[in-house]
Formats: sequence, C-alpha cells, structure tokens
Amino acid sequence: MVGERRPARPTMKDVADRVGISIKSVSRALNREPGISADTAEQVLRVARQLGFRRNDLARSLRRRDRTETIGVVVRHASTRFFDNLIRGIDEVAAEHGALVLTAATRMADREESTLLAMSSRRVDGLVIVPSSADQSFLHAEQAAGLPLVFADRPPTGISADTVIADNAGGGYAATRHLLAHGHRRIGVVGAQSSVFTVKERVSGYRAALAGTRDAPPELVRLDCVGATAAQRAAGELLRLPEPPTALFCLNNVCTIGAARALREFSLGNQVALVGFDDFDTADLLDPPVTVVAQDVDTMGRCAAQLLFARIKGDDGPPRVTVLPTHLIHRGSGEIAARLPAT
Amino acid sequence: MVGERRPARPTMKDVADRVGISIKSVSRALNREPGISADTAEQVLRVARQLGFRRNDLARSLRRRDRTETIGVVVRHASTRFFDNLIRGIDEVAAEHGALVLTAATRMADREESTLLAMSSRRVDGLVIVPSSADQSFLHAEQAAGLPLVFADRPPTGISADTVIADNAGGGYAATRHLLAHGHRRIGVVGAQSSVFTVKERVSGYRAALAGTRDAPPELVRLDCVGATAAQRAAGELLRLPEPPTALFCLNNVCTIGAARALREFSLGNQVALVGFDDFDTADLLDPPVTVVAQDVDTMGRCAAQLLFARIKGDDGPPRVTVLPTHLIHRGSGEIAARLPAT
DNA sequence: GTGAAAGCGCTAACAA
DNA sequence: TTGTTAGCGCTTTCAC
Repeated sequence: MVGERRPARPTMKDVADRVGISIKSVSRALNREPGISADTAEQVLRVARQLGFRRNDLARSLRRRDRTETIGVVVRHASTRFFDNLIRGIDEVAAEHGALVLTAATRMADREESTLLAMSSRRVDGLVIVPSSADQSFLHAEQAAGLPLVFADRPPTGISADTVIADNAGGGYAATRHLLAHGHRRIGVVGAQSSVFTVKERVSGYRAALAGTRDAPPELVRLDCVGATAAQRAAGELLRLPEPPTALFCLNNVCTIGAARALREFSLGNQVALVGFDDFDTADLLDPPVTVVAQDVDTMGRCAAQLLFARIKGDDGPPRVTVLPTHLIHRGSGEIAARLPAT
Repeated sequence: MVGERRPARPTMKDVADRVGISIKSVSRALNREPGISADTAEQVLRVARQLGFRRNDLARSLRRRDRTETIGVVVRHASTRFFDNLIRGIDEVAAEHGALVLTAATRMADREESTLLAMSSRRVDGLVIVPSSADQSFLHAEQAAGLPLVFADRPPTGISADTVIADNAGGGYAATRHLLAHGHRRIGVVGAQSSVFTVKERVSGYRAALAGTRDAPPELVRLDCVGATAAQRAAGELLRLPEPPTALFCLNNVCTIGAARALREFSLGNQVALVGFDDFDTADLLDPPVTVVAQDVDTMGRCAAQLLFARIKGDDGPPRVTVLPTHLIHRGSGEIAARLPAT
C-alpha cells in the first residue's frame, strides 16, 4: 500500500476566496439563509458547483452541537424480508423529516454494543434498535445524554425505552386455535433460539391456546433451531415420533421453510398441517400454499420512526410500548384437518 | 413538540477536569496512545466510564482530516436476499479493517444523488454503490477529491471507477444453451426494466445463444416487468400466444416468482421449462423445483470491499473491472424437455 | 447585506 | 510522562 495522498477537498474558504467575499456569505448562500443578495448567492452556487464543493457535515454538525440529521438503525442482519420492510417504513417517515437513515448490521450478537456505540460516537440524532444481545444497559449513558432510542420487534433488556412490537403471543394463540379448530390435538412447534423474546412470546401464545385442552407435551416443542437445516432436522424428528404431531407451528420464516422441506422429504405435505409465523414471498407457491401469521412490518417501522422523531423534537414523556396486531392468512397448509381426531 | 433541551454530553474536558489532568492526557488514555502512565490511563478510563463519556467522532474525524473509519453502501432496496448477501460480504472485509459499514437505501432512483452526496458530506472513507439512476457523473467531484468509489452489480454511467459485476451475459448464454439442449426452440423471456445493465446483458447472452438457431422472435421477449404481478401477467400473455414458448427464462428473482405463479395458474408447471436468474431461498420447494443461474453475491461484496480498502490505503492504479462467474443449478424446472420438438 | 471573531470537541505538533 | 498551542471547517454572535 502506497502512502496516502488524498487531494484536499474544497472548503467554504476556497469558494469565498474565489468569489472574493467572506466565508460567512458563502455559508449563507449554500444554506439558503436570508441576508444575502440574490446576485451573490447565485455566484456562490456557481463557483461551488465548479469546484465540486461538498459541505463538510462533520464540521457543520460539530458546530451545531451534534445535530446530524441522521438516524441510525441497528439490526442483526441487514436484510431478510423482515428487515427490508422495517427499514422501508422507517425510511418513509425519515424522508418526511429530511433525515438520512443509516443502517448497520451487527451479524453477531457480540458486536451489537460496539456497533451501537460507534453510531453514538458519530452522533446520530436517534437510534432504532432491533436488539439481539442479552443486555442493552450500556445505553444508559446515551439515554442520559438525551439520545432518543426506540426498540423494534423486541423490547430492550436492562434499560427502559420506547418499544414497538408485534402481538406475538396473540399470533401464537391464533395460530394454535386455528389448528385446534381443524381437529389437531398434537401440535408440534419448531422455533429458533428460546432466549429470544419473540420466540418466548409465540410459544406462550401456543401454550395459552392449549391450556384448555388436555396436553401440550414438551417433546413436541423444538426450540433453538438456528437455520433452515436445523429446523428441517427438528421437524423430521417430530414427524418420526411414535405418536407424531398432526400439525406443525413454526415460529419464524426460516423454520417454516425448514419444516416445509421436512414435510416434503416425508411426503407429508398434504397430510400434516403447517402454520408459520411471519409471511414470506413464495408462501403461496409451495405445495400446499403456506398459511401464516402475518405481521405488518412496514407499520412497525413507521411507528418506530414516528416515535423517534417525536422524541428528537423534544417529547419527553415516559417510555411507550406499542403492540401491533397480527393476522392469520389462510392459504391451505393450515387448513388440513387432523388425520386422527383426538380421542 | 416541546423546545428541545438535550443534556450536554460529557467531553474530554469534563473527564480531564474530574481527574485533574490535561485534556491531551485524556485523549491519550482513551485512544490507547503511548506516553501515558498506566496509572493515569486507568484513572481516566474509570472516570470516563462513570461519566458515560463517548468520544465525539465528529470532532475527531474533523481534526484528523476526514478519516471516519466508515464506509458507505448505497443500494436501491436495503434488502432482498441479493443485498443481504452483498452487504454480508462487505461487512466481513470491513471488519478486518476496523471500519463501520453504513448502508442507505435510496428506494427511488431520483434519490440516489442526494443519498450519495449526503454520504459524501458526512465524509465516509469510501463508497460501494449499486447504481440505479441513469447517470452518476455528479460523482466526478468526489473522485477528484480522492474519495474511493466501487460500483457493484452494475457499472457506473458517466464516470469511470472500479466495478465488480457478475458474468450476466455468460449466465444468460448458459441458461439458454441449457434450454436448447433440452429441445426448446421457442424460449420466452421475462425481465425487469430494459434500461438496467444486468437485464441488457442477460438478454444479450440469451440472444447470443440463439444466434446459431433459427430465431429469437421479439414477441417472446417481455421486458420492463416491474414487480411480481407484472411478471406474472407477462408470462401469462406468453403462455397464451398462438405458438407459446415451451420454456421461460426469467431475468431475476421477482420475475421468476411471477412466472412460477403464471405457470401454476395455467397448470403448466410440469410442461413448460423454467430457468431463473439469481437463486432464492425457496427455489427448491416450488413444484417443480426451480433451476437457476446462481451468482456468488457474497464474493461480489467481498471483492468490492477489498478493492475499496485497497484504494483507501492509497492504491491509485487505473480503474479495474472484475467479472465474477455464474453457475447453473439444476433443480428440475429447467430440465423439462420441449413438448413439441422443433421442426 | 456583509464580515470578523469566537468556538464546537478533538488531535497534531511541539515544548517542557 | 505531561501539557500547551493551534487549528480541522463550519455556524453563531454580533458589529458594521
């Protein structure tokens, strides 16, 4: 690697010298502030364009005391349909406020803290966080400094702040009731890390729905399936039990896809019912089409961003928790009747 | 909205006063620079933690002349499997360099310029861009200022810079040859905006493969299908032609899914062959499983980031173009033989 | 309508 | 090992 010799970027001083005026007038022109003649302003803009001037927002934000017109979004994966929809909702609201939305993916839970602090050090005006590590109490300092925080999809741990979540328990309850209504009594569950809030909630909805019935045998609940392959394996094990479930409830997209693979592997797609939590693009194209509990992730993003901007504007009421409804989309896989009605 | 009264954040001066030393010693301790006693350093770190001090990187980067240890990624959608994989690759390399990766989604092509300039004004150290607008010549100023730019997935227009793309034409050629080998002569094409580089390239690969054969009737090529619904409609129209195609080649994920819906609508899934460009998660779960031209998007991200960091480190050779191979994944839909062998 | 001076919080360069 | 001075590029304040 060669020694770095980056050409310096033109500054307001360069523009000012070129036009023959003071730096302050350049600032006024470029920021469209009043108190400058149309003539001078035009000249400044022309020269700025010629020089390829780009205002240094590091300096600007520093002087303006940390107002960066930027909000940060911190998630585990940049993507998956879920995050794309979430960020789309956030973007919409941020655009109305003229703020730039910058997203960072943490990939690993142990990089969450450093990523959040990096955003804080760069002085974003606020943060939307989908927490994935075990504890966010290190954010007390940001909160004390008045940095607005909004948690989405999952509540924070170790700190209290605005939160927007889906009605996970309600969705789990509805899915399970739906399967019960179709005659199922042995309903298997395939889900991801049991430590995650959404997983716990969805399972608790499942259990609540089964509370009136005879049983929810623990061997039918397979959590901690990380990735589609693990989910496929877990579903396969359930299907090979001496008394296998007649229906599967999968706690997220990835698990649903894994379970669908297992069902196909055993040619049980049209005999064992399947309901997945969270919709996905090709759910209608599988055989049979997959019934899901859908969440309105767009709205989740919009709510989170609206809360955040209200806080940025100065709203300092107590933390609010917003719970968004979920709804069941019947596509076929969830409407398969139980083969052997319960005794 | 109340008047905003954000508590001031502690600065190095606050820490220095509290410890009773100079601000420079605080700086040294916090940045783990040499020239400070272990004792003082420890004391500084303790007080900094107590106060919830977060170094103001706006000021730091300003003083250090725009080195922000941040790279920007600008894409149209934050997500879809494609972008997630791309960003994953970038993240991996950036982590090795200790840089933060911040992603901005432009959503609309007409916001690309303002988003890129916003990143430039915030003085990122470099940019990875998946261009979606018609022209990027406004980036000449950034290039002149020595801001490294790497374009991914599509080359820039109006400016010359490092570029990492897939072998789109090769993939289109391979897909078409594959279908020809299975006896297909009338091969329909469903694709997105014809103005997009990747679409043009994939079509040109298709045409090249057909050059030796009798024809590639223009009525079989349906471009500008934006969204799955439009693709489904276009595919449906192709299938209702007096002389319908016996195979479909879809130029991206979304089109493939739309075409799959059309095939199911007409119950032709097992009679008309289907090959899609770019793999997707449930391709193996459709009926029949979907044959695709896969691109290694992870590698695309890594290559782009490696190029970018080489530039950031000072490499100033001429712009390089990297073309990554694609490969066909046979899953079934692409191996359906033509119903009516060509005359 | 315009400009000079001060300073945002930090680090580079140098002095002690 | 520690501190002092200057200044990064901009906006705020105030004077003209």
